[in-house]
Parts: sequence; C-alpha cells; structure tokens
Amino acid sequence: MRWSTYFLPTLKEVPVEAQIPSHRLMLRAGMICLSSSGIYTWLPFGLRVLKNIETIVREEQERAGAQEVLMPTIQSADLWRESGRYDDYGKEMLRIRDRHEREMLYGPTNEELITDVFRRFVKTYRDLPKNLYQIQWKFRDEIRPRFGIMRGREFLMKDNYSFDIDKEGAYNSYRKMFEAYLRTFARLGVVAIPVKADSGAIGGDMSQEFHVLAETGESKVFYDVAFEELRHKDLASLDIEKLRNLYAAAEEKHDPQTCPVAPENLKEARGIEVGHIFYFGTKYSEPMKATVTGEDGQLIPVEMGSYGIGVSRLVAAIIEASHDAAGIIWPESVAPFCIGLINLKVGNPDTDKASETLYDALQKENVEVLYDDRDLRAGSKFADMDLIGLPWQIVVGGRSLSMNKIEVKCRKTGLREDLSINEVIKKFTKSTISDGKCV
RNA sequence: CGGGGCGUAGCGCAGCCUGGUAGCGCGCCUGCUUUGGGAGCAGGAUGUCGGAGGUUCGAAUCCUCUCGCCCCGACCA
Repeated sequence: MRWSTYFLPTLKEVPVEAQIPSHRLMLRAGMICLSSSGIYTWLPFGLRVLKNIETIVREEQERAGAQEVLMPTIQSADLWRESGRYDDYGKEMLRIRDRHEREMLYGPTNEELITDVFRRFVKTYRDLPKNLYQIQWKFRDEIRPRFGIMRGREFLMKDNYSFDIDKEGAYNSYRKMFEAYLRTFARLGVVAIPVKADSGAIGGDMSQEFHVLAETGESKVFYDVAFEELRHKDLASLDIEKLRNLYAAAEEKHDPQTCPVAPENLKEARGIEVGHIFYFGTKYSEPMKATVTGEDGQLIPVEMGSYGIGVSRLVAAIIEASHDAAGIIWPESVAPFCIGLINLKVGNPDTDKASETLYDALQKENVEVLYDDRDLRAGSKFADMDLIGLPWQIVVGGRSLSMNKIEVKCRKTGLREDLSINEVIKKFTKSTISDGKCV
C-alpha cells in the first residue's frame, strides 16, 4: 500500500477527549473516529487490526472444534421473555420497536438465540456435544461509555456456546475453551491471566475471566508469578495442565488468608478483561425447553456453557500493553502491515529507485508493506511511522544509500542495521509465512 | 442517573468576568530556500463562535431552553 493514496489520517496533536494511551493512539494513528458516544467508525488502518485479531480468534475456535454461525444483531423480545431476562437485563439493553409495534432489541449477548437454534434441530444425545460460535457486533447501552473502543457501547465480540449431555461433558467443553483461549491470547502477543471471577448477570458456578495486564486496567487481579512465563513461551510449550492449576483471582475473590500462593510469589496488577468463559448448566435450556432424549429415553435439558472474547476491546488492550512514548508497538501477529518502508527523499532518482525495487520485491513475496511515498520531511515521516507502530521500518535515505545500504529498524527494540537491498529482501522473505505476516 | 467540566477555523487553544462585530499555534494553499527525527522566509484561504429563543442600539460575551462531548461514582466483554 502506498501511503500517498492510503486513507490514514494521523494526528500530530493529542485529542483532548482521550484520556488513556490506547484511546489517544487509536485516534492519532487514524484507526477509529467517534460517531456518537461509545460508537465508532473503524477506518482502514484500524480495521486491518480488527480483522487480524478476528482471524486468529476464528482459527483457534475452529481448531478447538467450534463451528461458526452468524446470528442477527436484532432479536425479538419474545425469546428473552422465555428465559426471563427481558425484565432482568435493565437499561443496558437497547430496546426498539418495529413498524408493527413489536418489541425488539439489539442483542447484548446471544444465549437465547443460540438456545432457540439448538432446540429446533437437536433432539437426541447422539448429536452431542455441539459448540457453535460467532463473531458479531453487540450493543450494550453503558451508563458511561469511556476509553474509546475499550468501553464502547457497540463492540465486536466472539461468543460461543457449548451443549453437552451431562456435567462431565460440559466441563470437558469448558476445558477445551480454556486451552483455546490461552492459545488465542498467546498468538495475539499478549499475556492474559485466567482469573476466577463472578459470573455476573449471566449466572453459573464455573467461571474465569482472562485479563490482559496493563496499568490502565479496570480491575485489580492477584496471580501466581509463574504466569509471567507465558510471556516467554512459544505456543507449543504451553503447559495447559500446569496453567490450569495456577492461582489467579479477581480482587473480590481474593482472600489473603486462604491464598495458596506464598506472598513472595504472589503478584498484584491491573487487568483489562478481554475474555470470559463460564459454565451455566441448564439455566437457559430448562426454561427454554432445550432438551434431548437420553440413552434411557428420558428428556434431559442440555448442559451449556458460554465463552466470550472482546475482539474490538482487544485492539485497545493490545495497545495498552504494547506502546511507548512515540506510539504503538504492534505484535507482529496483529500488525496492520508488517513493514513500513520510508522513502526519505521522494523525487530523488536514487532513493525512488531503491524504494520501488524494495516495494515491488516484498509485495511479490506477499509481505504486507506500507510504503511511505509521501513528499514530506524526514522528521514527519519518522514520527508518523513510529506512531503507527509497524514492527519493522525500512529507511531509504541518502545517508546510507550512498554506501549502498538500507537501514532496517525494529520498532520494538529500536535496533538498527544497515543491509544491502538484497539482504533486506532476503531478511523479510525468509521469515515470512503465507498470509503476509512476519514471524 | 447524581456530581463536575467543555463546545470559538481541519486539530489544539485564547477571547467571555467588565457586551462594540473574532484571534494565536499547528495544519492547509502559492512561491523561494531547505532536506535523516514533526524546517525557514514571504504571501494566502478558512468561522452561520454547537443549536433555538430572549435582553440590548449592539451578543462569542448576559439570561432561558436545548443538543453533543469529556471527567468522577454505581454497572459491564
């Protein structure tokens, strides 16, 4: 992509309304713009990140055996009356009427809908277990939206629902999701700690929240220091069993008296909730009559669990966990582009030629490159590139080019090296996988 | 919903108290000079002062209403 033609409106000055780093940086990096309170338009650069996260979440859901569906955003109030939640949910639920004065709502979550889908088709224990997921926009009419996308009213969420014949099956589904979540967050480049938590309005007795550690997190969490190894482990070496048994708890659930972790191994931090998994048994299947015939011929309400990942919130959470004074530092797995190619002297035949050669070669190799071909001063281009946080910067300028070298800078470490054009191409094509992400 | 704050050029702000017909920085346009970390000089464009009503000879400024946004609290992926 050539920056000169790309819709990427960066801001030099910090917008006043934004208080936390992710909100400021998302506005300054031209990722989102406010439409109305808690509701945002995703601009091209931000949308690329959102899509990248979505892809990883989707891949890990499929790997764990869940199947994708897409349910409507607008739902009928009748279904919610069946579960009893139409009256319970309160003002967070956006209620609307259609032209026939029928009561509708914009879904804040989808247990009722999925239970309805399930009960229509599944009648026997032989068809269990099932696990269905979707990635869909939700709306919760928060009393006070804040922190940009972090706490918006409209948000993109992956939600899935497991159906099992008995409690043991349900726990098994739960465990699979636990593992899928650890894998998902690890791939997204963040450390997410699974903490015991209240299951809130949705109900149930087995429930964990996944929190990305960041100073601006909304809740306080306590956890075993061993979780910090997550940061340094690759996927293959994740020891799920060990992680499942480590201690972590939200502030409300943490009791220093009974905590099994020695004080010197107990860490305290703030976290951003990006995922929530819980088992809730027959809370919906019973009132909504989602039953199957068991081996003995009796009707049994199915055992359910539900599992959420805040996809749009993750964009902000990742930035909270990965930025510096100059801007965003994208983990490579979610970066909107792998490389930012800066031509410092647009119009100069030598830098133009070298830049175009690199741009073409990398594109041919399927590496995602944002080529800054704008005719601006060096300082602005460096500042913009640091702000938008692409993992690698390739700088083509007179200084190094006079020695037939190109400068390559790692955004995260700040380390630079001078390479020949061919070495640059080799460096990035060798480490590239098919979808254009650097490894 | 309760408490506080703010809406003036694309962005960040001053002007408001004490009414006299709108300004600064950045950005934008033109030209020249500059060219590896948000350039310099010269010239230029841009505002129904959030909206409606009122007071007044005269309102960005005073009064009333209204809309929007932000912050603190209870609530939440």
